[in-house]
Amino acid sequence: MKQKYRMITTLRQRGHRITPQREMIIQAMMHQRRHLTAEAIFALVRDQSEAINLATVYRTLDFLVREGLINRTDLGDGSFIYTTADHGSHLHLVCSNCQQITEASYEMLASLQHELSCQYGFQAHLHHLAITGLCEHCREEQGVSS
Amino acid sequence: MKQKYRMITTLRQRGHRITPQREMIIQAMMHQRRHLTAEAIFALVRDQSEAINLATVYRTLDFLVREGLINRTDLGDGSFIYTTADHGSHLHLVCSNCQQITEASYEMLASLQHELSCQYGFQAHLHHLAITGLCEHCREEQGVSS
DNA sequence: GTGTATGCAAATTATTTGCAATCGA
DNA sequence: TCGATTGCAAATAATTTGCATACAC
Repeated sequence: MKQKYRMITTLRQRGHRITPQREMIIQAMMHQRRHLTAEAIFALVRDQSEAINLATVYRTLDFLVREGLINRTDLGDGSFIYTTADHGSHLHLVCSNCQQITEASYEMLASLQHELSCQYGFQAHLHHLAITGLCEHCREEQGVSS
Repeated sequence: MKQKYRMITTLRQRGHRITPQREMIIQAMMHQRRHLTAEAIFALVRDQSEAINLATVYRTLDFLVREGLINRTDLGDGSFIYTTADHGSHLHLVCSNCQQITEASYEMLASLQHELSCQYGFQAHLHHLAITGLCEHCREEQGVSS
């Protein structure tokens, strides 16, 4: 319940204000340490206090992304998830059938990143890329083919 | 101007109706052979005829995707582009600075796809993946660091 | 003729914004 | 104190839907 999160100290050091709303949002994110949608974060915080507004959640998430403390990842269908930046880089595998998200090692992208840089001069931002497909479970269940 | 597109024949064979609207949308897509947004397709068609409605464009694009004749790719910011399926699979490199889209060879993804399948049992759908980053031009212009 | 496809306008969903009130440093 | 931050409600943006009409086959 105290300010045991470095993220809060960091923000304070940078001269930003720590409001109860920001504190609750950060707390919810750090506690879950997962891929959360804005709506999910709102629900989590709402759960512990009425003093929160969805607009504030969006503004705060946007703010934290700008501060580089959290990441925003496009899930591939136009929706987004947020993850704590210190959570490390991950490759999100989104199942188009059951919507479940698996986290794969970021290392898988190393060679791709290198190739894109060499062949196209393109500096890919892959910190939190999401790839759509069929997870192991649904793959077995759905089709035998492929 | 009155070209015969295989796509139209295919649809007819499958028992679907060919309306002037569908014809115009298909024509616009085949003629451009590019990554187009729904809005862009609407503008192109609107340009040659008033007899088109944005809702129809969305419905038709959705229909063509379901029929497997075109692809829809998430650009990474919640917006989408459509490409003709016979255009082949491509890796879209979206510059977060200048918004320009470069198409990279699909082969770059082969090993990634293989690895994901082996290590996670995940069958990735990468036909039209989009990756965000900095293009060669903006990379040079923007920062020396990288 | 029959049922699919379209137009139009209203609904939806997710997110953003204006502005007055509030509150942290 | 005083400007950064919030709440609220209204504004957006992109896409979808209901329903009556139009038209492809």
